[in-house]
Amino acid sequence: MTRERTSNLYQGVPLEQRRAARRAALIRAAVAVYGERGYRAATVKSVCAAAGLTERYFYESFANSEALLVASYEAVIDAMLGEMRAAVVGAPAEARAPAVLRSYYAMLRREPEAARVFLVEIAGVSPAVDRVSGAALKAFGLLLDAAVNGADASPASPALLRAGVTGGVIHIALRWIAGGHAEPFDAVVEQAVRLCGTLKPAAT
Amino acid sequence: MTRERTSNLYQGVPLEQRRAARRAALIRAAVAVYGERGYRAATVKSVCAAAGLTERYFYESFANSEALLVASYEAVIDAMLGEMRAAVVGAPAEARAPAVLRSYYAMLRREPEAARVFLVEIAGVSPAVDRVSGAALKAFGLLLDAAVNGADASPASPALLRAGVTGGVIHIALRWIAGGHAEPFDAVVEQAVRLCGTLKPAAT
DNA sequence: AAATTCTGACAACGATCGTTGTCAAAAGCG
DNA sequence: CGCTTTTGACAACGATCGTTGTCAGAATTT
Repeated sequence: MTRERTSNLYQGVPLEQRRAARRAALIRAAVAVYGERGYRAATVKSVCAAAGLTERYFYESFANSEALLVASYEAVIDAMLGEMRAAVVGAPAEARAPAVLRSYYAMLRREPEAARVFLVEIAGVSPAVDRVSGAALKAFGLLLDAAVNGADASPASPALLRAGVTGGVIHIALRWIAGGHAEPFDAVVEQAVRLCGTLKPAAT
Repeated sequence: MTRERTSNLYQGVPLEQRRAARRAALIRAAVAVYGERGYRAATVKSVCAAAGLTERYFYESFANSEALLVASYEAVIDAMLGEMRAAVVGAPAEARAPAVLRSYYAMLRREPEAARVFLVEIAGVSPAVDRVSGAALKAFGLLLDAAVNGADASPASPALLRAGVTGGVIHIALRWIAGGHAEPFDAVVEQAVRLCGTLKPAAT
């Protein structure tokens, strides 16, 4: 009988927590590296280096390179959707559309590189990523619809139109960013609000 | 003195024409391979094989792999813009927006895989490609504006809004394709027309 | 017919990268 | 203190791919 270890502690921290911390560090590093060098130029080694960890811990938390991309994407999108939902509930009913869009473009302005990566480079990378980003787009569209039409009869607009408006809002952001944020913030929001007006039920 | 060749003919075809034919074959093959396997999975060798040529002729016509992508993209976009412009001039002034959109979605339905590649996978591949696709987006936006507002005072809509509507039209296509063309063609066009209505000058 | 060019198949090089494996030192536990 | 686990640095493997180079045979011209 050799002596067995009974606790998980290392430097006072249990195993599970250490793993979670490393995982979070890798995701944080991935977002940073993707933003700096672009997703395609980001390697597993470079992300590990940026996280101050080694490949060993990469494969402890992620099955492969793609899994990290998906996890990073979900982390970013969840944070963004959360902030936007907060903006919606924090605004009077008649000013909700501008409120969400303000919140959205403010976040993108805050971190333009990360925005570019997760709005553009993500697309078409792999079927798994496409699934996740498709779901995110859908959630974004529903949020916009709710902001414009109220959260009651939730999807008050046809799905295709919602997809169109959502894509439009994103493309406004992309052109804004591509132009180095030349246009004033309020003008960006204004055009996006106009676009989102299409979501109001047609006056048949 | 050794004997020198004075003509360029080979099998009755001059050199320049043979090279152009090979180049065209490579572009045609590239579009097909991109569509089948996706751009990222497409290798130089696979494109050459599909074209019935070898790497030797690849580097005769293109400096590198990226150059082929750009050339293919431009070929596809030029053809699409041409067809759409024809649709515009062939329609009565008040029905021009539906006419362009009809033409656009019809083309995408005709070749869904190629559409996916050049609408999605292209994005963020390289700065050079981004430049080209940015220009194509701009041209598409101007075409839509002209179809809605008439070709007189050309850009009757703000650039950001135009970018948004353009992106929206594309995203409608993407969702339509992702759903396997489930929605009827006319419904797709109808939603896109609604979206494009935003381009009409605001009734201030 | 002889010389030259064109063509196509394919090997080889070099670089990159994801993934796995090794190993020794540090840290914790009894 | 002995023993185990954890950690981190890094080598190595294997696969892929872009790009260049080789070479023999077919086509063409004089």
